[in-house]
Amino acid sequence: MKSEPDVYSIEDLARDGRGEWEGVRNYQARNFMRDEMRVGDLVLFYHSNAKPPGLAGLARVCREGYPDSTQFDPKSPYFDPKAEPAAPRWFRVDLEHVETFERLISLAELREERALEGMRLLQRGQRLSVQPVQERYFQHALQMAGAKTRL
DNA sequence: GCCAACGTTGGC
DNA sequence: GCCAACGTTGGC
Repeated sequence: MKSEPDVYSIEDLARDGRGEWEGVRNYQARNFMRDEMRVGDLVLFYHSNAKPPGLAGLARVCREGYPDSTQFDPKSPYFDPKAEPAAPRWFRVDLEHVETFERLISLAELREERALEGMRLLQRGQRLSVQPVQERYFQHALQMAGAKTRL
């Protein structure tokens, strides 16, 4: 999952312990949160629009997809006037902090890694903020980060 | 700030 | 349903 650290960083998640992944307004990303993600799933936390961008840490799904209340809040930047409470359009999951990597694994470094060839995150024009990671790529990323957590 | 690569909107 | 115009993402 991608987040701009100026908006919400891995350090913010570490401080909060857990957080609501609100504000996703892309249907494909929504579908992953609503239909695919399960409690206990590990999540690579990616800092986008950062200097440098890259993998910052690990989180875990602690609540499965449910309606994102910000879509109904006119004061929220994520307000969607077309969303109906009876048929919510946007969903979020809750995440809990697992670990912050000792160093950020930059996008440039990920791109240099032969073992990550084919990883969706690295594909051209790829900009989904929520996307699945194949197990072998996930394992390799954990290894690069010297993560304490194992899959 | 630039711009490629999408995704969405809305006229027809 | 098509597609041009517009908006967004996000690396560089």
